[in-house]
Amino acid sequence: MKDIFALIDCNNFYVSCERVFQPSLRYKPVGILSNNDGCIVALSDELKKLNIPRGTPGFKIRHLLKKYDIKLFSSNYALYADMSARVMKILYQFTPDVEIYSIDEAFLSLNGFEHLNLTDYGKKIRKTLKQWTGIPVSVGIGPTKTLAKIANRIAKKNKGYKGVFNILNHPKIDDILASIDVKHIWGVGPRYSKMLHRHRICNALELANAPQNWVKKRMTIVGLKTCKELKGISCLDLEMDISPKKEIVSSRSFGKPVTTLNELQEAASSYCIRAVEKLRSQHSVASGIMVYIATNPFKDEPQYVNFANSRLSTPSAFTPDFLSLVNKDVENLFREGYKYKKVGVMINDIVSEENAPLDFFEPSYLDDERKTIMDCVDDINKKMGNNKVTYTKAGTKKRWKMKREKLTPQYTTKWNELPIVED
DNA sequence: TCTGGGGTCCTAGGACCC
DNA sequence: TCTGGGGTCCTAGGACCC
Repeated sequence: MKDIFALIDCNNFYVSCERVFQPSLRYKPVGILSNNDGCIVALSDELKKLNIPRGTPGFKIRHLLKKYDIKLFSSNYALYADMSARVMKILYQFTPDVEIYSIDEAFLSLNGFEHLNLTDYGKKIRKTLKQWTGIPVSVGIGPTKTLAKIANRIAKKNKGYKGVFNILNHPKIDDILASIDVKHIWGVGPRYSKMLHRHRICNALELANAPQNWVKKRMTIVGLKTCKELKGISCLDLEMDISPKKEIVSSRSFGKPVTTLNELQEAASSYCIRAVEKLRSQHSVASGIMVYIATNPFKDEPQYVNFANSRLSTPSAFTPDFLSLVNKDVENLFREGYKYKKVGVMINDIVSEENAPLDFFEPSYLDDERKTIMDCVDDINKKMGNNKVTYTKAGTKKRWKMKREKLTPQYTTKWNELPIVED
C-alpha cells in the first residue's frame, strides 16, 4: 500500500506567536533573536524581503531598524512552547498518527484517507489551526516525507496555492522536481549541495535519477534514502514515540568575557544543574559528562578551546555527583590570561532508570537517599519556580541569566502576564 | 559593545582480541 | 628480505536537522 504523508509547518513560527498577541506587528518586518539576543533566528516575510539572511547578528542591522521600522524581540521560549503544544494537540483531531518533528513542524500519516480530497483536508487543517490558535501554517502532501517537505515548500512559496500543495499523483511531478535546487532538499546541506553542483547534479530530478551506488558512495546510506524518497519510494517512517535523549547539552555564550576560574566554574555548574535536571525529567541516569571552554573566535585575540571527558563509576542523576566532576574538569582546563566566551557541558552515556546497571560495591543512585533528595528538589522547583533550590557552586548572584532585553510577556503561561482585553 | 543552542546519524580508523 | 587476517567495539569527526 502506498503511504501518504502530510507535513504541517508553521509559517515563521516565533514571529507568528508574537503576532497573535500583538496584532500591530502584522505586515511589519519582525525578527526574533537567539539566546542572549545574538542572531536573528526567525524572520517575518517582510524582513526576509529586505534580504537579511537568517543568522545575521542583531547588531549588524541596527542601522536599518528605524529606516524600515523593523521590530526585533528576544526569544520567548515559554510562549513558543505553549503555542506549539496547542497546535500539536489540534493535529490529533485530524489523524491519530502524528510525529512531532520540531517545535513548529509535524508529519501526519494520512494512510486510509485516500477516499477524501486530500487538498481539501489540508485546507481544513490549516483553517482550523488559524482559527483556534492564530498560527498560520503551510501543508505539504506527498507519498514520502521528503516529497511532503518539497510540497510544503511549494505551498509556502506560491501564494496561489493558499498554503496547501498536494504532490501526490501530480501529473507533472518531474517538472516540479526539476524546479527544486538540490540545496532545498531535506537532507542535503551546504556541503553536499556544493558537491552535487560540482557533479552537475543541480536539481531534485537530477538527484532522483543519479546512479544509486554513486549516491551511496558520496552521501552514505542517508543520501541514498533521500534519493529514493524523491522517486516516491518511502524510506523514512513516521516516528511517533518520543525517545529519550541520548545526550543532553547545556551551553551558553557569555554577555561579557569571563577571565577567572571561579566565574567559569559557576557558569559551568549552573549549566550542569540544568542538564542533570533534564536527565531526571526523562527518567534516565548517566555516567559520562563532557565540559568545554572556549574564547571568542570572532575576536582577534589569543584563542583557547579545550574540553575534558570524565565518568562516574556508576550511573547517577544526582546533581552533586556531576558538579564535582565538572568543577574538577574546569579547573584542569582553565588557563590564566584568556578571555572566555563560552562554556558548555554535555551529558552522555545515558540509560533509562530501569536499565541502569548495578554495581556490587557501590550503592545505586536509584535505591539510596540521593534520589529522594533530587525528587524533593525537583518538586519544590516545579511548584515554586525555577532555581528556588539550587547549589552554592553555581554562585549566588543571578549572573548567568540570559540577556533578553526585548522580551515579550508570557501571555499564556503566567497568570500575571495574561493579555488584557479592554473595552 | 553586540556573532545561538540543542540534537541525531553514519563512517572510518584505531585498539584490542584471537 | 621477511613481518596474517578477521572480527568487534569504541571514538572522533563530519554531515545533517530545527
